[in-house]
Amino acid sequence: MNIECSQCGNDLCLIKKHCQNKKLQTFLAAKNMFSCKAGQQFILEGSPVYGLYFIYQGVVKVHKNTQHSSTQIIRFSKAGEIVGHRGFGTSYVYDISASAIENTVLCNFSTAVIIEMLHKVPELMFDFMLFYADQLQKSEANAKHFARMSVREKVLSGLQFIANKFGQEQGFITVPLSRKDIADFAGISTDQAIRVISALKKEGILLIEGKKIGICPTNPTDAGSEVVSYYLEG
DNA sequence: GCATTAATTGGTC
DNA sequence: GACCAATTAATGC
Repeated sequence: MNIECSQCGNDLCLIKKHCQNKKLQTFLAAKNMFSCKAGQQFILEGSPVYGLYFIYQGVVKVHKNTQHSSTQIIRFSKAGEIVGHRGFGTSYVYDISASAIENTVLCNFSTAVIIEMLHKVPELMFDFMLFYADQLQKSEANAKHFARMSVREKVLSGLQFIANKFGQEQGFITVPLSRKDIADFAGISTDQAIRVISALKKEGILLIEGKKIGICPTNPTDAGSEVVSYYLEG
């Protein structure tokens, strides 16, 4: 499978944004595309860096293994976004892992190709710089706000963030997240996440149908809205 | 339909 | 709030 960047519909993608640039043409041919089934891991923490990944289609989670066999989900990424950028440039190994949540198609460029691209195309370099600055700010905001929250607030704000990023259809979040994913994202145990979620369901704040979770729009809550608005305003 | 995995609940520290 | 065990639901083959 190989799709031309000019045919790609992801306007968020930085490569796509500049794909008409003549100086970029030769590099676009060096793109590797591959698909990844749901649950499959494509970046392993500690493995050698092999460039950057751009999500063509699907949803991905970026996570890090902590000491006691538990996992912390750093962030979720969707089509058009970049994965693996923290291993780019200075380090030889990735300090994070990444797995597909649903069936995903990825575009990969090797580190060498990306570096040459950035040197030859200053416009692309500038957009990359903005991207990195933005990521840094978000991760700082995240750490600062999440640390002081109660478990209940972590779950709610986490779900609100996810719902805001991926959207809801028929009242349910469009990404097939497991309870464990939610727990790992909120930084709490799976047990806790399940208890809080079922409590919120009884209160009518959440909609639950099997594994699907939705935030009930008729019951807006201000818990966690601070973080969500922080993300929104960027 | 069976086997494996995830979700849930209750109990203990 | 963390950890463990037991039951039940969901999912893949």
